[in-house]
This record gives sequence, structure tokens and C-alpha cells, in this order.
Amino acid sequence: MSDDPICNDCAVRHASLCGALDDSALVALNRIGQRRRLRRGETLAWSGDTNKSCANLLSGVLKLTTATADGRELSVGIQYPADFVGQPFANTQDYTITAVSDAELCVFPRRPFEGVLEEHAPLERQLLVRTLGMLDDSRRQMLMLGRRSAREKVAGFLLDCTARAGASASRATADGPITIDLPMSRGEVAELLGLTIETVSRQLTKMRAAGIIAIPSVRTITIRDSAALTEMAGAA
Amino acid sequence: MSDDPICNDCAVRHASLCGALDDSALVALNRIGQRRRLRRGETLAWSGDTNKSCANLLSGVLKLTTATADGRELSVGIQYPADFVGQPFANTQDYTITAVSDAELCVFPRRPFEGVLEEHAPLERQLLVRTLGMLDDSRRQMLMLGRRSAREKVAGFLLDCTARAGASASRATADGPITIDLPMSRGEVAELLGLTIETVSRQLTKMRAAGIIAIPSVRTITIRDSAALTEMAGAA
DNA sequence: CGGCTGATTGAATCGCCTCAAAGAGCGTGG
DNA sequence: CCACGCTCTTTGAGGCGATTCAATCAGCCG
Repeated sequence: MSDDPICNDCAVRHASLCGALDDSALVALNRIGQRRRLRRGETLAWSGDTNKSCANLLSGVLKLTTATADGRELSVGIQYPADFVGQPFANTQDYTITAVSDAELCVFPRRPFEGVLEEHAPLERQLLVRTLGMLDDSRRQMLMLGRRSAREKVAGFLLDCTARAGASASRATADGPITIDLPMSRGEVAELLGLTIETVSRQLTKMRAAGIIAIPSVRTITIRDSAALTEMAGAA
Repeated sequence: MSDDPICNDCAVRHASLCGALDDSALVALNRIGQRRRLRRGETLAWSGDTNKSCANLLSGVLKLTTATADGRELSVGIQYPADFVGQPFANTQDYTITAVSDAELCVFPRRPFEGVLEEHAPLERQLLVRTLGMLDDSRRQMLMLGRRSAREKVAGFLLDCTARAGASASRATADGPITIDLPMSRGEVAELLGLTIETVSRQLTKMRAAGIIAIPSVRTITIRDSAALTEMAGAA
């Protein structure tokens, strides 16, 4: 958004927060937005930092993590392209934001962003709606963390990935096996599901042994029996 | 808010969403708001219902619960006086909202409430800020659910109650034992912490045996060694 | 080919859950 | 006023699932 006055080259122009904006809001945002690339593993902000920026995620995947005082970590959010990243109105950053894959963002300095928010009601509305959505996601995740078994967690995670992969997932026939690329490592899956890396690995191995999935490569999973997987995930 | 045109008799007038509103917004909200009482255990809305209303909580405590398909339940939110309740812009209710104690609300039909939101930017801003706050709470809770042990969960819960009780908690000296009234049953604590009722009970018994707390009555807990309790909670 | 990182597998432990029974508190009715 | 029944809580025994610790394996880059 930093180069083009009307953000025409923005891949997520219509899917992002900017989607419903009129030109004046877009121009205002464009004025303060700046593109930034992150390499896989690089972190955008550390928990505890002073909160200096918000962003739209253009491509790649980010994770938000928190940790207990003694260092146990959990991912409290995964962000995909077009998602809004950051905490407006907060003075300190509560989460560590890390790139799970190479990523590209449109970064807004926080204060100016808040200013634009103030002056453009549709932007504020969009952000409210998105925030409510994130709250729902987070609460769904709470149910998963608090009440589901490891097998349900892993099965559910694979189904979520499948849903998200959507068109980009390859499948031979309409009801045939689906192959997806996991956007993250085993360790990151564990961190997201509130498990250990070993438990995630064991669950995947069990599912493979049961013929429900295949694991052509470590980051690639073929779902051979999605009905069984759905069953395993405990529906919901 | 339904009786008095400027909500003067509202106990949470300034602490709630309405706190920062000008008269025109207040009048608009007042026009659609209606008081409602709930008895302990009564539910305001069921998960899956069509979403017909939002509210401000005036007094009492509410819980938001979700459940897995096979009936395992978890509280994903606890609401205290002045909190905003409900999901604007959502067509179906995602959570079951139940009174943990007798409660009083100022209920707004959802659609009209959304209309007022649209026309009064400060209200929308307030709601956004509160929603961001709830998102943070929810993520803090995720860390608890995903990474903390039963003893940490229960210790942390007691500390949270203490913090919330604030002035209403009785303590003899500045650093002496604090006595708090739990707003909920053991079962509800378990539901909130992602544990079973037995585990909660056992943890409390252990703390009592260790001299860290006393349990004068089943809903009353005296914190005798808050340093030890803080230690147990794993700080944060 | 060796060294590194990430993933898998194994064995053993521990924490929490499940199932079950006994105990405490409280309102109702005799 | 006490007995009874109801609900909630506590306590106990036992089992299971996830973790911990440790070793092996696979993939990848120098």
C-alpha cells in the first residue's frame, strides 16, 4: 500500500480490513502504511515491547504466542493473509508475533492508525466486526484446549487446515483423498494445540496406521478418510 | 435504563459501555433498553438460538458456556457488573448465557442496538475497546487452559477472585489474611478451569492442608498466605 | 560424508479423570 | 424441633492418557 496511491497492487485489497473502505479512508491508510517482509522464524514484535504498530497480513502465516513465567509457550492465534494483526489502543504488546512462513505485511504505526480509525467510521466498524470474529475464534480454541483429547485436537487441526486450504488443496475426485501442506512444524502444531511435540507426532502416526491419513512428506498430509477424521474430531 | 430518561438510577451508568456517551446516544440507547432480572441458574440465551439481544450487566455474575457435541462443557467467559453481554452482528447465539448468581441486566434488542451503534461513533469505539479487552482476557485464559497444571489453575483462580473482590474483601491488617466469597460453585469453577469438580475440590483441600488457605464455609475462602498462593499460580 | 535440525519411537512416570461412596448443608414436612 | 431427602462437596481407589526423558531416525546443507 505504500507505493500505489490506491493500493491496486495489494493482494488482499478486498479481503482485508480495507475491503469496504471509500477512497478517502484508503488514501489515509495508504499514507501511513508501509510494506514489510518477514522471513520464516523472524519476529515482528515481542511480548512486553511497547506496542508501536498494527498491520494487515498480505501473505504468509503468523503466530501469536504467550508464555508462562517459567517459559511454557502457547499459540493464542494464527493469522492468515488478509487478517488484521496487532492490538490497537494497547500500550504494550501482549503477544510475541512471529512469522511461521515467509510473510509480507502492510504495517501501520499504531498512533496514526488509531487516528485514521477515529476519522473513518467504516474502518472502525470493520475492525470491530473482525475483532468480534477473533473473539469467537479464541473461544472456540478455548473449548478445544480445555475439553478435547489429543486425538480430537490433532484430528480437528487437520480438518481446519483442510478447510482453510480450500481450493489450493489437491484432490483427485470430489470425494477422493485430499492432500494438504501444513503451514507449520510439529512443534508449532503442538504449541497451538496445547500438547507436546511427541504427542502430536504419535497421534499422526496412529492415524496413519489406521489408514485415515498418509504422510507423503513431513509437511504434507493426505486425508484418505475424512469421515473417520471428522468422527475423531468429535464433530462440533 | 427503561424508566429513567437519562439512566440516573443505573448502578453501572459510568462503568459500563454507556460511560462515555453524550446525551443523544444515551437517549437512543435508553429508548430501546429494558431491565430484566435473572435468577441464579436461569439462562438468558441458549447456544444455537437466533441472536436476538445484547445487554449491559447491572448486577450479579453471568457465565458464557460452550460444549462439545458429546456434551463436555466449558465456560469461555465470566461477566461481572458493567460488562457488555452478547454478540452484535452475529445471527446465531454461539454461547449459552446463564446467571451464576441472581442478576439484573439492561437488555437491548440486537437490531436496534446495532442501529444505535451505527449512528453513535463513541458507542462503537467503546464497544471496540471492550471487545479488544475481552479478546485479551480470552487469550490469557487460553494460556491457562493449555499450559497450566490443576494446582496453578486453582491458585490463579483464587488470586483472580481476590483481585476482583478488591475492597469488598475483608482483611484484618494490610498484609493479613483476606477472606473472599466465591461467586460460583465448585462445578462452575471446574467448568471455567477446564478441570473436573473432584480435581478442584482436591486442590483446595491440599492448599488448606498446607495452611495456605482456610475454608470457613464452602463458598468462602480465606487466603492465609498469598505469597505462597502467588508462587503456586506460577506468577505470570 | 559428517553435522545439524526436526521428527519419530520407546519406556516409564505422573497428573488428572472416572467411578464410587460417604459427608455436609439446607429446606421441607411431619 | 428433628427427620428426611435433596444437592453439593469431599474423599478414596484405580486406570488411562499425556508428559518426560532418552534414543534413533530422516532430511538437508555445507
